Amino acid sequence: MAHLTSRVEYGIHCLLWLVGAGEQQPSSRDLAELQGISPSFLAKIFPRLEKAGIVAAVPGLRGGYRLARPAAQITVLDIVDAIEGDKPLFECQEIRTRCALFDDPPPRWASRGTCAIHATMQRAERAMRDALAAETLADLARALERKAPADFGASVERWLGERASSRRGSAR
Amino acid sequence: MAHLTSRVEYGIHCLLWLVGAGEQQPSSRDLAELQGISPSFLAKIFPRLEKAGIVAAVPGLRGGYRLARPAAQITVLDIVDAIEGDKPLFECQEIRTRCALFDDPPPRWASRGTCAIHATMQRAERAMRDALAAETLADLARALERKAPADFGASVERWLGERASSRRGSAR
DNA sequence: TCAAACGCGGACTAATATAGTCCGCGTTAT
DNA sequence: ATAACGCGGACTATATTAGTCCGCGTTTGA
Ligand code: FES
Ligand code: FES
Repeated sequence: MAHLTSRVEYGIHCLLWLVGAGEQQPSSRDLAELQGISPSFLAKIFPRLEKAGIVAAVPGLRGGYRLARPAAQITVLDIVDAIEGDKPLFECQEIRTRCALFDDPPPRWASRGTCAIHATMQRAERAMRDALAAETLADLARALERKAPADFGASVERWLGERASSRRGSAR
Repeated sequence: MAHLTSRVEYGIHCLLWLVGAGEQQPSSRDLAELQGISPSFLAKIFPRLEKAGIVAAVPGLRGGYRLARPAAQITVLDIVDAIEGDKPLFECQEIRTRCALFDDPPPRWASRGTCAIHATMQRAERAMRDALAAETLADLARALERKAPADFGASVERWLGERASSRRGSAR
């Protein structure tokens, strides 16, 4: 299990479909079936994106999700934080205070400030977060669009549209 | 549970004691009791550092560990990789190939190269690793030494020396 | 010579996190 | 009224982490 979990992969891929979805507001089930992933699992990811203000939810029949702001104003870090919460790269156990030579309580100098090791880990985490903050959803969408055939985006939009109208139809 | 686990914290703190241990070669049990952590657990960490060529092991009674090369030539990244193995920050599930619009097998363009999302995560991981590689054990040792009282290093060395000689004594 | 302490490795356990399912609630369009 | 929607909580299975325990072969001081 990695630090950036599959929830993040699912979440970002979904958001990329929303970038190209035009005026539609696909449901989380639509997005799950479009990508062949578990609808129930995806349904646990989207409320987090909504609470973080990345997507806006439309309740009720014909409801779904749309981006809450332009893709160029959503960084990858925003998404990761929304989905993963504030999960540190390293959790210091403060073992520096447990030296056998210390009395109880340990001397003040032993726990003053941040441990040098901990500080190094925090710098590494910051470097990682900076790299994630440097890229936006719009950047990713451009990169993916360059790869797909010219008519692919339109095909997906059509597929989503058909699903949206079939909601009424299947209700007979 | 964080990506950089407590094994790393234990390992690096131990190595820092080795930097200041002079000519001694403390055992993993010595180092565990010096820091109030589990001897059995620490005994599972050191073989990894040894196989990575960071420490050298001396077997037999009176055996123990010493640094295999100067502290200035051991980066924090070396230690993390030795202890954690090659654990990626992000594991791509290749969901891009599972689009419902694809036939089976999916078109070649869908899986060509690295997914843009995956590439972003790899850049973030690289930034993290670069930050860890920028700091050596010697840097950390200097930072810690500045904090402790002037005679603390000598006290620890004495404590380790007493333990080393009591090994024979306790055998009666 | 022989026991004690060492490093090493494997089997084991407990607690936690991830991935995923299932169900019920209130809302909304047909 | 009903069916699909978002939301939330309870639940399960599996993997990882943290930690224990035991046995093997080596070294060395009594
Ligand atoms: S005490 Fe936690 S990293 Fe040093
Ligand atoms: S397919 Fe794995 S990140 Fe895009």
